[in-house]
Amino acid sequence: MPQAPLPTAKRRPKLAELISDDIKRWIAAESLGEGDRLPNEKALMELYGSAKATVREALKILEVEGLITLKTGPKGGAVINQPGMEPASRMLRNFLHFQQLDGRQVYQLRKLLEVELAASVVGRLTEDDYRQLEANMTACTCCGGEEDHRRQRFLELEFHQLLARACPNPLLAFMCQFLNDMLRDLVVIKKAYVPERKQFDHANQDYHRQLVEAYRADDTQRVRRIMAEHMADAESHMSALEAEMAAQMLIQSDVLHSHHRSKLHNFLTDNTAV
Amino acid sequence: MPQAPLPTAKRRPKLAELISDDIKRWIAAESLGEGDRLPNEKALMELYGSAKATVREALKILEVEGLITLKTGPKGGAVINQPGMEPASRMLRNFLHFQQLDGRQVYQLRKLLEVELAASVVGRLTEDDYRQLEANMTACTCCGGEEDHRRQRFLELEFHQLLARACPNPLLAFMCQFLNDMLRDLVVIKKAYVPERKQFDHANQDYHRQLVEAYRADDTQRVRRIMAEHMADAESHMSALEAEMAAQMLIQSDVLHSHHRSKLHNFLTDNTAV
DNA sequence: TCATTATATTTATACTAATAAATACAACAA
DNA sequence: TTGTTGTATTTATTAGTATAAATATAATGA
Repeated sequence: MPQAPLPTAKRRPKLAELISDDIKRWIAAESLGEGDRLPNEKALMELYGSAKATVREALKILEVEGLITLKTGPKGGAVINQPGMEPASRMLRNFLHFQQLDGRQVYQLRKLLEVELAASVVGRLTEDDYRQLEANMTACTCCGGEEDHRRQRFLELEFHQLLARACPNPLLAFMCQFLNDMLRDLVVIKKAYVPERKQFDHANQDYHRQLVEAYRADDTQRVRRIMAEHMADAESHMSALEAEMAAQMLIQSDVLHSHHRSKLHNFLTDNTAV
Repeated sequence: MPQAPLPTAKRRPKLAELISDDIKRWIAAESLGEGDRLPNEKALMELYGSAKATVREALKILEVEGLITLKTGPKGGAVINQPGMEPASRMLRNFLHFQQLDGRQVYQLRKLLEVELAASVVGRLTEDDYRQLEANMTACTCCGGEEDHRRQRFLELEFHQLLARACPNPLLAFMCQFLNDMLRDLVVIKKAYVPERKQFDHANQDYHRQLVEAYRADDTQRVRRIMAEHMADAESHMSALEAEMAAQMLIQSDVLHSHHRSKLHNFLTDNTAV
């Protein structure tokens, strides 16, 4: 048999990985968090008997994973940083970049999760939350202007992000925020300008208004029903960005620079003979 | 005002990050995948006019993100690797390690997602899938032995993983598999030995059997109903591992070595004067 | 001819050393 | 007190060298 090199083959773990795992184990064992500091690079070099570059690679791993941030100067160094969702979100996007994913599939989840999330925040909204929601809605109604449909869509998604932040279940909150982020970036890429856009915007605003009312009444059933309708309605307006997700998934926040062609690209296309 | 150093402050992006972003942009633009190779380190050094260590750090970022794998030897180098779920899963665990998360919250999602997933694979199971499901079930009934409750639990979760692999929605599949992985690792840590364990195992086996029947009949409604009952039942047996999730979230697969104390720990506790 | 072994080449991996950049903190001057 | 400047500390980056791993290819043996 050709002995297929299956990817699960346990390749020799690199030194830097061992070190980063060791540090992780330390963080877990001591249950450290937010602000606690690691020894500086020199100390780590001596401790692990490794060279600077190796220690740096280990720290780089932890930095990419969002567990530490590295700063220069006195009081700098590696400080433990309880990671936000960005690293997880980024990796999930990397993963999805290579899968085929369309709007229908996103809404298959959104229809379930946004409803559950909406219900889970009933009775948990502070006056400040209400203030922010109201502010968002007035901003929505205001900018019903000419070409600002994009901004409109941003605000509509921000409404849902506000709810997600109040969700007591961190996993549910993560998933909903991830879906919202994905939709937000899709709007940037393909400007979803459907003709009956105005009508859609108006419907969204109405749903949001009804939701806040239901929240104020602490009526979980009504919240569920309205959010379910809202999502079903939104899905029906998704036709614009049906396909072509997962295309620009890798470069997320880099919308401003996405017109830059990579050096690699320029290099490899100039020298036609590769 | 004290000018709080908010974490969103755009710190000067490090050179290595710029390079890795550039490479990402290249991958996205050329829509490369699986097996395509990057130039070797020396070429990248020249291209970006940077030192070896810097290029290495950039490659390290991409490696941690699962986008490339580095190999030595001829035909080695950096090859593009369409990432599986492991990196995303790992980051999500890092994130959750610092949140408080309990079994109830996990099942809040599982009750929704497993049902949706179960329904989504109706009519998509191949004969080979059925074979694997049957094999799993017989393995379950067989090892109802003495102390192998853990293995029993593993197999029960593996049943759900098999379904997830057949799911056409990659996002839904990811989320369910993530939840299963988390539950699996929890079993390893806290051996969930409840007294009426045997009864629970038997109930699970019965649900699985009924599910396969419903799948063979292509009866989506029945699949939904059975899976919903299955999840509700499983949740009611979750009391054993109520709390104490998110504790050992960082070191995932390292169960075998978790008794090792980190070098850092030994170092810092020996020298009492830190 | 075929399989096995040795060798050479390519490549990442790891180490050493030194300079540059950034920042906190203290010392100083107005 | 306030603002500036210097200095020490720490990472960031560069440069070069050496080692180890993996593979293709040539050499060897049956």
